[in-house]
Amino acid sequence: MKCSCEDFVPLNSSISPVCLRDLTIFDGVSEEDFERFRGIGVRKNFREGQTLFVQGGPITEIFVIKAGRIRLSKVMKDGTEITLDFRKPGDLIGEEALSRSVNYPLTAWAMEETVTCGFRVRDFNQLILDNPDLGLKLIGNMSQRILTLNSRLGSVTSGTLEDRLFNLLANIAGEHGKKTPLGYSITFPLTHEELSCLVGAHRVSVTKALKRLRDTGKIIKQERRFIVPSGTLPR
Amino acid sequence: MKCSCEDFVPLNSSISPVCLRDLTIFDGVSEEDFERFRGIGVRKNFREGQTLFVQGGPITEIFVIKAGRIRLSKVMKDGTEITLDFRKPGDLIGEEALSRSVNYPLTAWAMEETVTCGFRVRDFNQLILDNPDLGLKLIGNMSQRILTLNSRLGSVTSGTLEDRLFNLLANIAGEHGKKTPLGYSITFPLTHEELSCLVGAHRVSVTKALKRLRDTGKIIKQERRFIVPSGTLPR
DNA sequence: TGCGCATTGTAGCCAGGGCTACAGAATAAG
DNA sequence: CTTATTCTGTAGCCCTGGCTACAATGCGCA
Repeated sequence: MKCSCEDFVPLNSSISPVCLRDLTIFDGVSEEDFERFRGIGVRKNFREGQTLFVQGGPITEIFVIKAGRIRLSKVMKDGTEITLDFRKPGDLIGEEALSRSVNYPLTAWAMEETVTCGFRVRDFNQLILDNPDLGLKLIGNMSQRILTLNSRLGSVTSGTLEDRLFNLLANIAGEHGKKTPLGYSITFPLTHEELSCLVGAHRVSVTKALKRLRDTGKIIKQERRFIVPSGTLPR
Repeated sequence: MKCSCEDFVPLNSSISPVCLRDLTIFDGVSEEDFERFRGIGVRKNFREGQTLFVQGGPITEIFVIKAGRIRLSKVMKDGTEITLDFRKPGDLIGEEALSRSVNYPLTAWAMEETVTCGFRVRDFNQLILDNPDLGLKLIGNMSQRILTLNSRLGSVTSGTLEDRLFNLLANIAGEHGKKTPLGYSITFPLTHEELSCLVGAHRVSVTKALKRLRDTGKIIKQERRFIVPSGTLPR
């Protein structure tokens, strides 16, 4: 059966096309139901730096990422903007649409050329009503995310900055990295500024801790990308 | 229509009985489906200090809290045990059952006499398959929790310990507190030790910060319970 | 009613890391 | 290629909060 991926991602594109069909949340969904799903989804492209939606804006859509990379950020009460998380192909963006919220509580940025499948909230809901096992998949997916968040929450404040930073990078490398001869390489650049948000520390302190990590060989930096050597990965 | 709550919670009990029927996740579920739901749930009582399940144990059940209070804790790699969160009547416990996990990643403690409705994972899944809008409710509920976790994550490390501590207490008071003449009172005792985990700080530092909060009147302590005066609540 | 354990409170030392300031690299823009 | 801007690296000051140690209070239980 032909998939619509070729329509979505131009063949000469540098972004790796991911077929919706291959996303784990669609495992076991019947061909027929999948077709319906595709029918109501609207393909959208975003260039680097564009926003899928902005914090405070009215919630209208929920997205499935097909290709690219998304950064979630939030402006805190004190006015500073912090990076909360990154999302990759196969992840859902804008789940908040499914709770009672009426405004997006954060902003979603395309970090690179990104292709998504957007659904109007009502359509998405209807889809799940018609397709309970899809809902079940989603629930599993979300409880996984809750798990991750919980353990991140547990580790943000324990241990030294150096350790936290290393763990963060190792986690990102695990989720967003690709294997290279040297180790797992994070496919997008991360500024010290961003790392400082994620790890809850000052930018300068991050620079220092990072230097130590590089000196001890636990982290490698090459062409603005971080590499976590397989040997240094915990456990 | 008569509800089974009276059967679950003895009338002379000090714990406030919550009818399953009243839980938000059951809004809009038909009487008939609700009956089926009740049919497959198994009521369980826990005394203070008992565990619903322990970290590392095989996942068998998922719980809906009817009455009481649950503390979630986790043993970190370095061996220290930290408190992650508290749950109240109406919340789900053991959602991890719904992801791919096979072992509970944390331990759930009854902080007081607690009544739950337990479901075997398979039954719960089947229930959702038969009852898509229940699944939708759950998805909403979980995305709400993801939101909360995200914003907690954002604020754990920003601001002074004193601020973080106050915010934490205000949040707990909002979620688990009951209104009193003095303000919102947290219905269960919290040791400085526990607070220190939640806020990511040293026990002694918490004691000091707490003293300052009391001196400035932002927090009141009475009979081992914290009270957040309505006047000092943020926003 | 007295013993023992858990929780809370105080003190003091000192290091991690917050903060400012500036200089050099590296990218982007023109 | 030049200029502007953003990112990275270093230095130094100083304060928050980590850590140890011990005292005081409170609570449960025999």
